[in-house]
Amino acid sequence: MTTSRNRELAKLLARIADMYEFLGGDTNRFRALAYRKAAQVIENLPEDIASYIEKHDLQKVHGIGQKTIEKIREFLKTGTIKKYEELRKQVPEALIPLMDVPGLGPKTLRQLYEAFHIQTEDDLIHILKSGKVYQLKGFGPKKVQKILHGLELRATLTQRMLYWEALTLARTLLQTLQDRIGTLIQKSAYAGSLRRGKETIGDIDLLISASPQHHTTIIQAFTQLPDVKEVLAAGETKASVLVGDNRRQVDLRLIQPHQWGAALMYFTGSKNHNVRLRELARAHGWKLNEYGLFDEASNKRLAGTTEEEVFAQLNMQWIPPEMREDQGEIELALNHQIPKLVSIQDIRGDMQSHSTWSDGSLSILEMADYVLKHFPHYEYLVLTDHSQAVRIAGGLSPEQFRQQKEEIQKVNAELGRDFVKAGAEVDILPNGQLDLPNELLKELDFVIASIHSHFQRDNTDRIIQACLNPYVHAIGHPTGRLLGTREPYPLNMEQIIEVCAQTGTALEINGQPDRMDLNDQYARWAREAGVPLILSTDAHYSSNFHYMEIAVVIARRAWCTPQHILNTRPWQEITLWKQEKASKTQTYKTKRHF
DNA sequence: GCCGTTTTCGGCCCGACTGTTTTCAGTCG
Repeated sequence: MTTSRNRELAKLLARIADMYEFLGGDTNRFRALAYRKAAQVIENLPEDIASYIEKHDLQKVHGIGQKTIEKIREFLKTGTIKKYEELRKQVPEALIPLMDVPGLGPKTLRQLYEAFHIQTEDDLIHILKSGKVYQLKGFGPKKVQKILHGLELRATLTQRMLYWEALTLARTLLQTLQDRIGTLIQKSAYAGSLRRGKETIGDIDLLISASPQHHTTIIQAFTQLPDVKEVLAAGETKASVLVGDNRRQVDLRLIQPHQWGAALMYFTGSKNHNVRLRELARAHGWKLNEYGLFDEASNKRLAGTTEEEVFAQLNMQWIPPEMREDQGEIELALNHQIPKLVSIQDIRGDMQSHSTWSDGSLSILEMADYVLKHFPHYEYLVLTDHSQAVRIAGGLSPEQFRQQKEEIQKVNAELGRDFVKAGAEVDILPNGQLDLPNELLKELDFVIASIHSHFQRDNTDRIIQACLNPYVHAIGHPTGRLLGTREPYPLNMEQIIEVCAQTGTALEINGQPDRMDLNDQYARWAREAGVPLILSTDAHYSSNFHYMEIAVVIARRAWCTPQHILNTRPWQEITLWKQEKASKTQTYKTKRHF
């Protein structure tokens, strides 16, 4: 992936920040802040860092200055940064990762280093257990225990959750609280990176508004929830617990009803987005915190009850949480140009699903019944069983696809409407050929082409060949990644998006929790290039149809409106679109002499 | 190190919790 270099650079800059923080002092503290901000910005850039340097696009980016640009140049040329190498000589390197240990920060680490010359994690544990640390100012038994415990926790705490795991956990916890003490709760919500829809979530932030007299009771109820394994902190307005066998961290923050909007904004972030908002507030002589927007001089409260109110006071439109990443949304909101993002209500049908004909668990009728019951506004369901090459999934031969079409017609007759569409997820073979003949493909209602083998090699050409088929309507799970288990196969996504735009081929946003493929960044590129997107669940079980929520969140993070998404259209329009796609592909092939 | 609708110098977002203190420093988000 093109962004791996961005990650490497971001890591290096973050390390520099760590080292400056360790060295301490006011100047270094702010240097550390600056480096950390630059690292975050670079990690979230949609394109490879080198292309920004070439185009001189970095000057405009908030948080990156001239000095950092020079250091990036140096990194691109030599693979490292001199400043980093210098700092490494002043700071014992093994100590730096220890700053991630909960309860252990740069100041404490520095204190221990100066007093006992510790060099490694083992030195640290030894000193903490020896009792010598109590000579130092600020060290008592509880603090020592806390750090030792933090060292144990570190391994499990660094694991991140998939979006879907976090979402279901957050909803369960909120529902349980609602059931137990609902009468005390005025409003509740999840905030943080979960509300922004990031693909992995570090910890879950919950927010509850209630009258202050109930706060203690609510904190108690929260720390006593059934799955709570450990209480990390519990005060009057906030508490932090570890939940479930995976010991996921969940933070709860209690606020008063009139603070709801300001608090929700504050805890939704992102951090960089919030900092920008507070800077805007300051420019007006105001102060923005989790309690509201205030006039600095008079302390008069200007807004805070709802998010809309706070944004309005700042002369901005309300910004959807999925956009709050400081990637241009603040400027859009100031100019009142925030797009109306796609929502699940705009979706007229699921574009990829599997039945018992291949590797799904439900019959076609069962699928249709479930979907119509839970998504009554859907107008169609595209059935896309695997093709023969995918043996392990029981892929169908052309003959079997024809038989399946007959069953679909029976089911539709029973439903009294043309609800189920006969599609296929046709395998793209290693040589780029498709696993089904064109005679069959052109009879089908919708054709998704996907790769299910040879993940190691560069698959750009394979996908491009599939796009050149007039009867292929979309590319399924385009990068093939499985979060936490499989890297995306090597691809030139820029080139693929270009060919998709030229041939009119759509790209899928697959909503399976461990796929989320395309991801938000690629989906954004596709949208910008005018490539249509389809949102689908790739359902193999009835519960999977709800993954549409995931696909929608990715599309929203890519700033997509309904018009960017093919399956927000009625089927009749999709039929017309398919004809367009076929002729566009023919034109492109003629032009390029394929 | 970054940044500018008070600034090219002098600020830099803000508050809760904990453990140690007896008014505060460090950590965290």
